[in-house]
Amino acid sequence: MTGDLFDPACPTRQLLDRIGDKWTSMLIKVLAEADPPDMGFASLARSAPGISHKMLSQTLKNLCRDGLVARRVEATVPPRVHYSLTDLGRSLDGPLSALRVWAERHMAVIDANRRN
Amino acid sequence: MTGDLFDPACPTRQLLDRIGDKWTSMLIKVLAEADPPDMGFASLARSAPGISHKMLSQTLKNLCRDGLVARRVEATVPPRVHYSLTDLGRSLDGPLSALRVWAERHMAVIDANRRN
DNA sequence: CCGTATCCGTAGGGATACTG
DNA sequence: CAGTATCCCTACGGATACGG
Repeated sequence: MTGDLFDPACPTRQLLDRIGDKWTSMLIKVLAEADPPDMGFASLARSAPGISHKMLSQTLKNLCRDGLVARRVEATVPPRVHYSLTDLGRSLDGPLSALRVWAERHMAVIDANRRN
Repeated sequence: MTGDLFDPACPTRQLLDRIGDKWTSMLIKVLAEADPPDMGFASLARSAPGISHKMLSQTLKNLCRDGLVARRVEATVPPRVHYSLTDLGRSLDGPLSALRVWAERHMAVIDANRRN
């Protein structure tokens, strides 16, 4: 019992590994603020300027697999696909917002520090 | 005025770019929970199992540059160096804690989803 | 004891082009 | 419109070895 405090399975690290990539948090934010709460693929692409087709697809796939986003296909021609946050996804937006507030308040200082 | 909502300079994205790497959030947590609030290099290394010498040094350097961590050198032989969170760094631990709580509560579900 | 430099593998992510 | 496959390039990060 050496008390090896740091689980390799630290949940926080796992979470940041999951949402810390280039686009995930951005898409969660977009979806959290979407009204109506459903968004199509193209619509998401427009809301996340700079994202590539590939990364949008890949990021959404991961979010769906993790249960943070729900996917609903409308069987029309051409097909429309709707993405929306699940309850789990919405619950994550809370803590993320806290981080956003912090970021909006302090990132300027950090950037200034960094540039010196 | 097309209303291009998504700043390429979205603060949240910048923040996650900064703390979303492999070790930063872990070190912030370690330092936030340190008592006394100063930790030496070796002590930090022990608290973050698996971290390489190089990454510890690099991550600390970035944290110092960003103004989240303060570095104090004790001019002894051999020299001891103390790292501690600045006020800014401590203020970040709040929002990070919120994320930690969420992670501890929900990561298991996400992992289960993911493995299906 | 503290930190940095080098070397190198791997994975994240962009451009592009192609299918249903 | 929605999504996938390929190619390629860079940056993150580990091992190791060396300097204050």
